[in-house]
Amino acid sequence: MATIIDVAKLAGVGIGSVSRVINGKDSVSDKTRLKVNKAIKTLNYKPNQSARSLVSKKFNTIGIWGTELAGTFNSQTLRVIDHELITHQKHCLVTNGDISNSENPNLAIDSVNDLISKGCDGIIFWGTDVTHFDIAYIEKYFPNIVLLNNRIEKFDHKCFYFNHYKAGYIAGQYLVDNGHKSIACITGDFQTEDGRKRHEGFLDSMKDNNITVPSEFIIEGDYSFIKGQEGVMTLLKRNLDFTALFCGNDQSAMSAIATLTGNGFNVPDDISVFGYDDNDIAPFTSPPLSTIRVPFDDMALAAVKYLLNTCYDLQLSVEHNFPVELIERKSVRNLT
Amino acid sequence: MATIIDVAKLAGVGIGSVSRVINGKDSVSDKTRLKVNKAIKTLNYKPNQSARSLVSKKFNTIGIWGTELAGTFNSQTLRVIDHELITHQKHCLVTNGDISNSENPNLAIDSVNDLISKGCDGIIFWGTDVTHFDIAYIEKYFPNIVLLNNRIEKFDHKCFYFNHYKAGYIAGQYLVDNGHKSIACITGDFQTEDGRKRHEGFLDSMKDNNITVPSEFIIEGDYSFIKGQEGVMTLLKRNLDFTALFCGNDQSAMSAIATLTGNGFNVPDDISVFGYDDNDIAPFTSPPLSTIRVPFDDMALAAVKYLLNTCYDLQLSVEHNFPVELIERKSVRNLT
DNA sequence: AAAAAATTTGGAAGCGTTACCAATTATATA
DNA sequence: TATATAATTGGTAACGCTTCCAAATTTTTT
Repeated sequence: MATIIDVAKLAGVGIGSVSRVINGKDSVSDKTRLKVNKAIKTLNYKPNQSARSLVSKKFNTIGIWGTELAGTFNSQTLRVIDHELITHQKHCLVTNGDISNSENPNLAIDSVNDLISKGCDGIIFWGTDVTHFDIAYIEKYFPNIVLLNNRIEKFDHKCFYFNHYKAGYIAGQYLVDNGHKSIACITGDFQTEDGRKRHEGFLDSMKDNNITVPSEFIIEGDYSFIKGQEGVMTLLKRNLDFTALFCGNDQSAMSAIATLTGNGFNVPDDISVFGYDDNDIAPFTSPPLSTIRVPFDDMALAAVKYLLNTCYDLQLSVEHNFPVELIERKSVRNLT
Repeated sequence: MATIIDVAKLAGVGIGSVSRVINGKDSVSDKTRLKVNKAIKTLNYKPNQSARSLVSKKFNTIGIWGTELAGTFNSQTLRVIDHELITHQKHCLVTNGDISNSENPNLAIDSVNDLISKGCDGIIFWGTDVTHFDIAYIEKYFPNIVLLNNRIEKFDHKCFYFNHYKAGYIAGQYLVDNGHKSIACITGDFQTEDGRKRHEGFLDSMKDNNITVPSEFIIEGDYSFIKGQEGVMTLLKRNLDFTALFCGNDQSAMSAIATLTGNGFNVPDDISVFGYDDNDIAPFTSPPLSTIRVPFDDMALAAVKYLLNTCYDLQLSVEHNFPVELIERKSVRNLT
């Protein structure tokens, strides 16, 4: 690999001039610039980023930490993030931060430290797998962080999240408005905060409408296809009388619909189904799924932009408000 | 940030000793190791990776280049890759290599060069968005590459791909074996090589069974949900008489099933549907989808391992053979 | 044409690490 | 105990770059 010295020699100039041409901020005469650029091309010279980072203390890289990479949206979201980074000539270092497969309680922090020392100017913490405690600890020595789909009061301005409570409430209210009084749930994952929040919101909407939801109507899910299927089978076996089913996400809603249909129930005539997320898949279930739109991409974009601003002194405009939107399709029957 | 010098001072040893402790390969006395480790902890010292890379010329990072990040499997596959990398203390630098949004014909190569100069020891090229020509060009000066789900004869050993032709053939033969003679298609994306290959294989199986597939039975798709829906609507409007539908992937199969069902057709009693990929979603369509399993994860794992071996002189065992497997569920009716 | 000011230039210092070598210390052998 | 051998140690050079400063060159002003 050619170095800056090779370029300088070939161009017949000093290394300072080459550096100036590369970085294009100090003044260089046209004559020199031409010579240098020619030499760069001839040698196929690429500046060594390690050397650059060593002296500039900038890595031009943003780390993404999150165990949620396995979800459905996430590759799309990752694409959004990467695209924004590329636009600003930055890179994207990814890690799942496997916090699961070990008894080491510091694994989360360790893997973050790993990411930092590998060379990130900032980190996006994606999802709620990292504890508030850990974040507070990390933030002290590495403040360039942003939380995506997670909320920690203390760092509210660094958090880009969706009001899952409100969304859950709106979903419940919508079902009630359509005349449903007996509603079952296959919830999201209660291990995750947003899973709990949307369920809380839903329950509060029921309460405010004087509807009680017996505990046997509630199946704790985990956002998977399989739980949608299993959940429906369990509900069916319990022989309960419900007219609507609220699912913790669109995937479980999709398999719930398929399972209901497969068991002779018509959706929405016999049972209405309501989803959550507004996945790719939502318009293509049969019937098309009514759901809550969660603007993951918008949130991700805002999070990256915020981080770019803080890491590289940019002035990108950053959205901080992500409204709840209900998408009405055909999976909920109006009983009134 | 503390440096190795700070650690050496605090521990009262030379920087050489600190380096030896960190890297743990040369011999250090227990006494020294203890002192150094204590100092490291006290100062919360993390070795600067840029400095390390600068001298060692290793980055401990593998780049992933591919515009396929938006697909369905891909986040799961990415997770597999990342997990294997973490196991070997390596990192994962991702880029979509946005080759689309510009008139610059060298954008692909540019973005790869970017990845290289940012500091990758090797690169995984994911998908077929990069041309054979570009690969040959890149391989010359950066040989540590691997192709995932792509095949270039010249670099066959560096390619980890699936026999889509054979899989397409087997799918077609399976439908014929079940008594189907009139088969429609919503193909994969003909822009992608694997999309073309699986269709070729399918057509050849028809030919070998003396079945002709009229061109109006074939809808060119693009792996999307929407094309599954649109494709079925088009076929229905054409009023064709087909007993089975072969879809280019499970997503389009899923929405095809939903659309057929929504239009009063029973799957598989009226029309059988066969998918491709064996997605998460496949077992949860209604009826569960019969399909071809594409072992993306196995392929990805093998590709990473191969790259780890070449980049870091490891001896991981690498699979190179990925058999075609037909997954029989309930979406194909036996007409015989 | 000379002096002053502005522009451009070359190259040394320093970033934090590893690799190496010579020097020191500890251990084994005679 | 003296010597040979092995283990451990400290510190310098080198990695390739940017930043800086003083020197050289060009341009402007007088």
